Amino acid sequence: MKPTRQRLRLGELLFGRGGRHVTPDMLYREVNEGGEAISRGTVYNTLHELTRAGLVRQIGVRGGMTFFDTNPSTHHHYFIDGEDRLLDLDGPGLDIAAMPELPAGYEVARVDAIVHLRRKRS
Amino acid sequence: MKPTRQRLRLGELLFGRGGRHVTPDMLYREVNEGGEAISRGTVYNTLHELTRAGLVRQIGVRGGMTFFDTNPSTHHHYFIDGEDRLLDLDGPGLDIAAMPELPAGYEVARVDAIVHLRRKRS
DNA sequence: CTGTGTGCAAACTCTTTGCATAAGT
DNA sequence: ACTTATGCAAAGAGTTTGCACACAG
Repeated sequence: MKPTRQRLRLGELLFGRGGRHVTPDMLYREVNEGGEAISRGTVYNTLHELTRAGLVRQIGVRGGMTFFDTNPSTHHHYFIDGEDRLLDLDGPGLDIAAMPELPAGYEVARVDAIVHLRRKRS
Repeated sequence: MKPTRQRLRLGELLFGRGGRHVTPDMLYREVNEGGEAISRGTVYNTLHELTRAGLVRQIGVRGGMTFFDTNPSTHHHYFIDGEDRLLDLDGPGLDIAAMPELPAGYEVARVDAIVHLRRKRS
């Protein structure tokens, strides 16, 4: 994987300042505000390559939105319905006990949990 | 919500024979095999209306696939990576303990957990 | 006749792919 | 040169929306 101009720029945005949760579109807009022109296709391809390399994690949210999380370690998320924001839910607190009867011949690859939040009605 | 021909047909496919997990596209193909022609748009609109009515539940899977589950009660899912199949994970076994520090002003709307499975390497 | 609700075609957005170009050996 | 990898334009899916039509009151 070669360190091209496009990848350096995207890497900078993704990893330059702590953990982030971006959609491909957010990243595309952001990169093109800085004057550098990078096509949507390249943004997608790069995100998928980073995913394959294990540097980034893809998260599916109800409704078909796709986020990429720059923190690939095991943790879960909050999602704020209506604001389209994804937050890390770290620390303990969300415990997932062992699974019951897995279908035969299969093993667990990963557990993704998303806690949907809504603004409290007051 | 009027019981039109289109809705009756879709309802029959969705609820006629136990719980199902369908993508809009699956449902569209299925309905059009039976000779009845229903447009994609109508399939989407109907699924969203059923979701709003609480009869069906939308589930987001990593990678942007969207499933609709005809069982709207609280339960979680297995997803088989590479086969694009979504299965109910019912019974006890997956326990989610109380959340830590929710962001202030928000409350939990729902918890969606997806256990990703892969075929065991033998 | 009027108002409300429906289904679909067309528009739009999101994502993937094929290919011309570039970089490395 | 030849091979492998890259970025992007264009194609392809997937999803939403605006509007003509239908039905009920």
